[in-house]
Amino acid sequence: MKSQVLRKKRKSPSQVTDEKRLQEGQERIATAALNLFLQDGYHNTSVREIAQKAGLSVGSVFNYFTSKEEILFFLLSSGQVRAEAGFQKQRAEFERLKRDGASPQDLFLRAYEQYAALTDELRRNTVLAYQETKSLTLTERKRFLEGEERIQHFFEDIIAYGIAQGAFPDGNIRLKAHCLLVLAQSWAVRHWALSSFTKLDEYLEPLKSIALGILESDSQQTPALVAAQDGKDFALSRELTS
Amino acid sequence: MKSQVLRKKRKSPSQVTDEKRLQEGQERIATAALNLFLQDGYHNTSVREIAQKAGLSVGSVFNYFTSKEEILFFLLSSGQVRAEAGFQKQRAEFERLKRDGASPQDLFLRAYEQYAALTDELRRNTVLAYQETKSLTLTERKRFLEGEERIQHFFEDIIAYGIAQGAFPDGNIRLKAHCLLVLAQSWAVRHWALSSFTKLDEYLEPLKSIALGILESDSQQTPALVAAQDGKDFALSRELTS
DNA sequence: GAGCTTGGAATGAACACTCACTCAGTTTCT
DNA sequence: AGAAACTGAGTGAGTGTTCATTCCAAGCTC
Repeated sequence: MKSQVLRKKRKSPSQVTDEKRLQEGQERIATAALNLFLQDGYHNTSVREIAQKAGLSVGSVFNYFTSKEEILFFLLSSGQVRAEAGFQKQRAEFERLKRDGASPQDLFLRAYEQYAALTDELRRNTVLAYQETKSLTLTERKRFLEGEERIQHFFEDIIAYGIAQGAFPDGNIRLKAHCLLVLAQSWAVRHWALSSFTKLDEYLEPLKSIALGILESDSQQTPALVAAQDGKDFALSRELTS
Repeated sequence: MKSQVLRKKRKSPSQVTDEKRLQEGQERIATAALNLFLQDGYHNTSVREIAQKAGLSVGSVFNYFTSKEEILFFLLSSGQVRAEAGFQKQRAEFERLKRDGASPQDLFLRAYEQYAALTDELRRNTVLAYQETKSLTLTERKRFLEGEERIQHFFEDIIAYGIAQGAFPDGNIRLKAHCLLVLAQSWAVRHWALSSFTKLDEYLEPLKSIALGILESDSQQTPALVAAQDGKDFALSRELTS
């Protein structure tokens, strides 16, 4: 097991100081790394390759990032940063819409579409996140998952509001938010299975009604509603839940 | 990039010959490796650790596998073999149930529960597959995805049957099957977000009604069903779908 | 403008280390 | 005894990271 060294505090031997240049360089290195990480995986990609692809020398890479791992974290969290920024903007907007009496469904759809669009735009980052989260150190992984949790919380709040307004049945807020997130992210993660949908909208349009169906589904009612036409089926149902 | 050495043809310097002993040894090493791979990741796990955990020396490991990568193959493919087998069994069973007039909902729930149970049982393999597919060769990766496609087809057939029976509205078969699979797999893949559900049943029970809701959702009807109490909301809805 | 100074940025050889894999020798089994 | 199986120090390729050195453009003096 690799010893979990505590990260050095950016000794800065020759760190890039110009903020604009730093950001541009990080972006350039990160996009080069994203391609390679997706192609060969994080561990099979060397810093030398990243440097070459970005048109830099090995040493320069470490003027922009303190470690290879920081590049990965940069890629993973950049999606979250974008998402949270968008949510923050929406949050203020929602207060206004609520006062104007917008329906919870509309509120949700607005948020969901925005999130889906973001997932589409950062599709590659999302895939990378699913694959390489464990390549992060414990603390960084924790930080990343906390970001995911915050995003989920955003949707939980919307659901809770809808319940309070009587638009959705009560219960299972956490589960429903989870399902909604997973279905949105699956556009990126399981994109190979959705080849028949060439554009996000084709996927999103029917997904929206499915999503609303999830929000309006009442899982309090027993799922045994389904069956039992005769003894055979009933036996089957019992077998199912054993 | 690590040089893609062409694999040596099992030089067999001291290979284990006894078939039974070989299989047992492989099983023992593989399970030890699975634990470590999931805990620390494939690349952060050394063969030394695997050997130690399996109660062998480093050299002995290479009497049972020709390479570390072969251990990974072994783990991923064994999961698929299990899945495919359980699957085949269900297919035959369904023909019988259809003849006995079981409701499409019951058919689906039966398949879904079994699939969820399998996902739960092979959770560790599934997660490993999601994470380490990149460490496989192209052909093996392809084979894995083909297996996934076959599973999705299985559910598409069930949905089509339900539609034919008039139990579900027509349309979006592929999308719905995709959603159902994703939600089931998320139990394994996004398990960290479901910590409040300690056991599969707690997750599966409410999920079943959600799943039925998906099957019965009709996405042909415009998602504008939602809103429009007044002009303001209508404007919002239009903005949403633009 | 020519020459000099300055310091941020780029460089890549060198370092310290890890790892998968080998093989000559030892132990265990029959 | 002889085959089968196990052993673990050794090997060499490959790694992330460092840092003494080089580069270069802008600023300064004359």
